[in-house]
Amino acid sequence: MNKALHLVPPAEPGLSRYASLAQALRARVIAGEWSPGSALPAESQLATEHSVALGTMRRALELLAEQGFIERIHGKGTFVRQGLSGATMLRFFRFDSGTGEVPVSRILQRSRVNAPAAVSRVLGIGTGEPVLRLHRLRLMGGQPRLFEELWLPLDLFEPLAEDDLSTWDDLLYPMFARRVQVHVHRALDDIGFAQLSASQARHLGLPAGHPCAQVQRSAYDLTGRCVELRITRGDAHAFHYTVNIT
Amino acid sequence: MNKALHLVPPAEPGLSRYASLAQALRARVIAGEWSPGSALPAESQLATEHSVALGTMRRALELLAEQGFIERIHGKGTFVRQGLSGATMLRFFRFDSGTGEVPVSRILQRSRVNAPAAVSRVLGIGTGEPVLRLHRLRLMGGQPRLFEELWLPLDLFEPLAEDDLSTWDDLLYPMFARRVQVHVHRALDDIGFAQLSASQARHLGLPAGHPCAQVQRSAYDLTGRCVELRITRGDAHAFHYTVNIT
DNA sequence: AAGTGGTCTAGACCACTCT
DNA sequence: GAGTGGTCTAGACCACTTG
Repeated sequence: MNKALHLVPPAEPGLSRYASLAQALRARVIAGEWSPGSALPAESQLATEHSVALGTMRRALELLAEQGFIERIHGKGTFVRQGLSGATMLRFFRFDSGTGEVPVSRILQRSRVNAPAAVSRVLGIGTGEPVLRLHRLRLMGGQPRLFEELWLPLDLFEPLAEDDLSTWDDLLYPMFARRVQVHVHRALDDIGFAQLSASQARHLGLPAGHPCAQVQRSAYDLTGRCVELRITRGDAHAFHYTVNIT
Repeated sequence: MNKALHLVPPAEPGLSRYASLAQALRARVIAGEWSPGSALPAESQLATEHSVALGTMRRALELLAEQGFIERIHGKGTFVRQGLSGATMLRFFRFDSGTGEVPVSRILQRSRVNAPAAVSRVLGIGTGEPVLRLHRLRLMGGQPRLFEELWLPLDLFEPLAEDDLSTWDDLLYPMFARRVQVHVHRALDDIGFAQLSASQARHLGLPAGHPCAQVQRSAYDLTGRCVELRITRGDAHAFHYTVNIT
């Protein structure tokens, strides 16, 4: 690849040099020039490639690191960030059963459906486009605790539509990365309050109409595409969350 | 004041020079050498005072800015941060009535009491120490929406214990800063769901036992002292909050 | 020992704010 | 125009990781 391609950074008007450098590098990452988990060239090499001072390239890389695109490890290198790790729904709930324990997952239902309007709007696909719909129960200490509905755009998740469910992992995101190369990079969790429908309540062993906390998550990959819509419900009395205000 | 006092930064073992500089500056801020809202010396002056390169001092100041201790304004200077601005409880609730509107406040009760154990533990004072307890109703569009209980350590808030309540502002934090020089710098909001007691429900015009969202806030000043404990309750169905996960 | 990112320096120049 | 923080450079040296 021609190293002289990336020159004279301030292409963008009104942007500092390091900011447009960061933008250029982000584009190279999104284009897949380096895949998640792999290393970028050393900062010194990137600096000469883009013919800027080392310090300027460092600022650009620091910016990308702040934004969660890359990860810098002293002595090892600079890496394209892997998918989210700490995205567990347990951040929102506190159950008596053992702490830190990963909830066991049981897929109750898997089907191809045409996306309802609300779902397709969030996923950014056409109404009626095919999606994979999952119903999933999560148990801790043998007790059913969370009930989840997921919608996944079928064009990305086709290989997971028909395979053996017993091979599925309790944690979905690492499996998504391994099986269909979908890396969840960012997520928005919308928290609200509702009451359990009869069928939801049955799965959780609670009475219908029981108060529940409801988390609607939309998850995005590196390119900003929405790759998952998930609604998680659990007993409202087990909900807790701490917000740090500064 | 002797400018030669602040020398040879790496006092702390295992800390980088800019990190210990930041620590030293933080100490000077907490000690009240510069009060909230006022300007620090120019970075060039601070650099020579502490006999480090300009770039090193900049890193230290950037660190303090990230942590919310100071605020840097291009062309104007570096300032000790004023109290929190966007700490409104409305971030947690969505009512039909006008958006952006500041809720009207009505103090229902004000009394000096001896802190119960749970309160004194959060406030970091001795059990039974005197505190100011407030009950406060917040209305939007004429409708009562939020019911709050507050506990304030009396040693800081004495002037607010007996004055004319009609002079109170709808927003407490700016008033705290103006009247008793208490600047809220940081807060922790603990969110949960519960049910309204009979008296809480009466104030909100809801039936007893109605589900409510409950926010327990502990607020801290620059020195890290807890200066307020507040519990806010509102209709659970009006609760919503969005968490960004990266 | 070689290669990586992290710290620190010294100095030039730019962009913004106020008077 | 004077004073502030923001950008950029060029180069030395340090600290961590791996073979």
